[in-house]
Amino acid sequence: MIAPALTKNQSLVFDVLNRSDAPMSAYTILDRLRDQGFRAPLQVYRALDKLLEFGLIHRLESLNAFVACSHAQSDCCSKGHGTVAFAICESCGHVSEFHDHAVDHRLGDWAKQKGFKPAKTTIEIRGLCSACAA
Amino acid sequence: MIAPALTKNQSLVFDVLNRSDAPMSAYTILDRLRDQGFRAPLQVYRALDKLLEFGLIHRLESLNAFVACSHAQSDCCSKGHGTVAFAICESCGHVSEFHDHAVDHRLGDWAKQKGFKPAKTTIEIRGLCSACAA
DNA sequence: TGACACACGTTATAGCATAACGCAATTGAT
DNA sequence: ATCAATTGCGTTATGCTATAACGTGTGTCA
Repeated sequence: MIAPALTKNQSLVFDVLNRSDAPMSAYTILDRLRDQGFRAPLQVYRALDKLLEFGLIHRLESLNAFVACSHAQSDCCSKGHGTVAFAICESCGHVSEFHDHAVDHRLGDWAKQKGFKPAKTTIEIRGLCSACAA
Repeated sequence: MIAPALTKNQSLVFDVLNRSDAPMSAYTILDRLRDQGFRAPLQVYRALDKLLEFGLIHRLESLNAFVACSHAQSDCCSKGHGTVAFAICESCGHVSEFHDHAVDHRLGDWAKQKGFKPAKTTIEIRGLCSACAA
């Protein structure tokens, strides 16, 4: 998925996520953008849908929240590698995004063996980051 | 987590999930139990919380829905093994629950290396099951 | 220029989850 | 025995998450 130039709303939403060091819910984003003229959830959700499509952000299923993709453009969004995993600190909210070929491959093998056709894979580890666990 | 005898509400909710061949949302469960006297979402959510605690059911984060644990009691609920993964068919709704030590181990290694203390890990593959992909 | 695609704005509604109150039953220590 | 603590239950109200359905404007391009 090649990302065309972002529209105004898409840019605003992306910037808010990019500046945040923790995941944000759609409604939190909405509140953050009231001053720029946002009034309704759909304005946020529509932008989020596109940003997800472009691979610029991720949705964290276990939080119903969104984060900017932490990979450099060259790594992630133009090349589009496999499944990404997230480690989510339940204390400070920090999210680490990483990719593990072995895990990816292993899950792919399972799917192949079962005849299952994967469309999207979610891997989220919730716990305490090193700083918070100390 | 040793499961004590289930209360009436817990049994009702568990039975509904057990008989279903697809995940169910809390509100769907509620509707299914109106005839048995259920009136409010909390009655369902409280039962679900306990069943999750006992390891008798799982929550599918990407669906906001619940399924009965498909492992035999002796496998899953009394011994309490590691992380479970789910393959969710987006066509028929069927869910396959499986465990993969290699994946588990690999994610554990990542965590250890990063000093991250995992509490709960979610792995969900959405796609098409063999029957629906054919 | 007219059909199409797409972004946008608005209102309303649907779907998921919990807070806060009070009551009843159980347990267990004193 | 009895009091305190715990647990489950029922109810009302509320909050958070997400989408349906409608209409508008704008740009593309055959």
